[in-house]
Amino acid sequence: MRDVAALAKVSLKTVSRVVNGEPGVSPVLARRVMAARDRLGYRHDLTASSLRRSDGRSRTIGVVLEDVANPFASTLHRAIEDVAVKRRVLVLAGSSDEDEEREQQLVSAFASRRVDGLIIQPSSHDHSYLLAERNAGTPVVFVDRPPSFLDADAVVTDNVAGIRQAVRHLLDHGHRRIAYLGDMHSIATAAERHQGYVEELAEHNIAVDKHLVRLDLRGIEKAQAAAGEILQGSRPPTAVIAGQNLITIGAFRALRELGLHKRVALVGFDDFLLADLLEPAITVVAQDPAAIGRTAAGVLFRRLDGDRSPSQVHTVKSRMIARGSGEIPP
Amino acid sequence: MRDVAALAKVSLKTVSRVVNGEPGVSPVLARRVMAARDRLGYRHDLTASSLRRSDGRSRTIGVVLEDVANPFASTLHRAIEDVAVKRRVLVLAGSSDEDEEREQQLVSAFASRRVDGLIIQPSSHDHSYLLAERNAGTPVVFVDRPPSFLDADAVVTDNVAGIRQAVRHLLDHGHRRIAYLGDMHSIATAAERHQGYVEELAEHNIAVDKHLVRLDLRGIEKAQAAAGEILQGSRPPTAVIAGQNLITIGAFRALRELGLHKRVALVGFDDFLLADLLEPAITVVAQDPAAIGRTAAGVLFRRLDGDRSPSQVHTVKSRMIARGSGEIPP
DNA sequence: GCGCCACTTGACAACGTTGTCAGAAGACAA
DNA sequence: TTGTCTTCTGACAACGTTGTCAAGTGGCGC
Repeated sequence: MRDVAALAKVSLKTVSRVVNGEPGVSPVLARRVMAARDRLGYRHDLTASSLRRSDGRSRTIGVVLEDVANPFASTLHRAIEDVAVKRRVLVLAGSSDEDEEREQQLVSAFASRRVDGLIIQPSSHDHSYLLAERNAGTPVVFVDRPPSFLDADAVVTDNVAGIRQAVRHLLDHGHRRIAYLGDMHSIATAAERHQGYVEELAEHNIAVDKHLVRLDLRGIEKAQAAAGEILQGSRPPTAVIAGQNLITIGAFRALRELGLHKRVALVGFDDFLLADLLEPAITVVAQDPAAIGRTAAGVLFRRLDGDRSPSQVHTVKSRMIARGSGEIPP
Repeated sequence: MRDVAALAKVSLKTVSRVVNGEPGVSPVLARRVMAARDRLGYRHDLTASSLRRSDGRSRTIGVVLEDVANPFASTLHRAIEDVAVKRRVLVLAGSSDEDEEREQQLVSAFASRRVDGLIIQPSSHDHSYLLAERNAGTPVVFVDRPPSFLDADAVVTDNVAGIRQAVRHLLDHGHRRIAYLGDMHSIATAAERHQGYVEELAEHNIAVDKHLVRLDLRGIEKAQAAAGEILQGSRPPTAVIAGQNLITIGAFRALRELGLHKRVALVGFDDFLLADLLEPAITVVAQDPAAIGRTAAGVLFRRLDGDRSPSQVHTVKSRMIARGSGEIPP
């Protein structure tokens, strides 16, 4: 910047004004500055700028995801990015791998870089460690799962309603023995989904058969094994509900393995690529990660614009997509 | 920091020393400083630090991907992140959407934030605009596709060898009429893959039948339409090679639609989730995006560590995975 | 000629940090 | 005692910017 000023024979401040497009610079000088800038290949330093500026904004937000390579998370990421670019804000992303410590390390690394805001798909169960950020004026928005021990905005799927819809769908098709395969019960969303299953059955006066419920399944293999056991049990189900993406795939694998994929109904929670190309195509309750991401980013930027209203949990609707596997009769 | 210094009754510099774990601070003062830091909730400002530090490192790298939500790109992203976290470096990621202008804007936004290095999955055809960054000492590594008009490191899949392997596989199974569906020919990798097809056929003295080749296909629908036309042509192929992910899915959809999925062989380039669950399971030439990302990040950090050796193109091997669709006889 | 105003321009300090260097304090040997 | 050496500590300037404010210039009306 000094060099540009020297070459254009103006003061530093004038270069600053031109670079920032501030008014009140005569066209002659502005042109001289721009020529000098181009000749020297000068690049404005946003970090120094934000250090000095009164608002202190870094034009960067931090996003903590379970895994940036996971389809749900990366769709979230993309939706957030799309909202951010419009405001010339960049996204720092990191993967927590469902690990509390890693989540905190990421938040801390983001905070050191003075991000303007945080969007977190939480893994931990106590978010009070974020109080420091909130007190420092950094808005925090939770996605996919709500915060605990912290008052903050959140954007989540209507898990209970989604699963209840799936249960009702199967009941409507005549099923009474409906199995449920769920993710780690320690994850809030997984617990909610399981609750939806219990609630809807209760409403129809159907007792939950313990042998048809398996929780704490992590990953395709475990789900496949659990589904296999249930299907080969003494009183097997006529339909299966899978509480998560990978569990659906595991359940489908088990059904295929036993040659039951065209005789036992399957409804999965959370859509996945190619679900429509399997045989039968898989009926799912689809979440809308793009909408979640968009909403979360919207909330975050509204907070950055000064919105001080009480924090709120925004719910994004899930949608049932009937493709075949869920319409198999008992 | 001033407040911490005041509370601990030491100078700013001593706080700095403690915060950075520098030696030469008496245990008594160090403890006082740490207590004051914790009491005041002080957070070190890495941006101010890197502004002042002699190396000027921001401990942040920029990654330009085609789309952070695309499975290939997000796997790259994750692999890069895994290498970066070990060095306490964060990743700024952005999506170019295969748009040259967007790519340049992202690079410019990264440069303004003074990233230490760049990893780019390029869309543009002239990377000379990156000369400024390179001259500023910012290392640049290209992934998936090599740079043009710029001397820089690159990490790519062995596209030609991969497709040749696929062609040979089909020839070995007795096919002679092999169709080829390719992506935008303007993309360097797509051109290479097509070249592999032509080369391998030539080596076996088989003339390329123009009617069996379709290029410039973008997305599932276009591929599906093109595959449909070829399969319904007067002299249809007995096997199809798809030069990319979505094209494979499109081709599979067309085969299914025409009831040919168990009679016409299909080999795709680039693996995808659930390819093994389709009927028939899809034979693919799998790329290794995680290896590409790891390698690229490795090269970048070596450059940051001072490696001044001539830039190099690193090739990551692709691997054929026979699953059924590619082993259908003519 | 004078006063007033609008418009440009630049000097200076400051943002939060660290590199440099010099000074203070204590240990030890002669 | 003195000198020398080591260890610890802090004053100060600087990193690349921008907010504040004062000063310079020229136009206009009286």
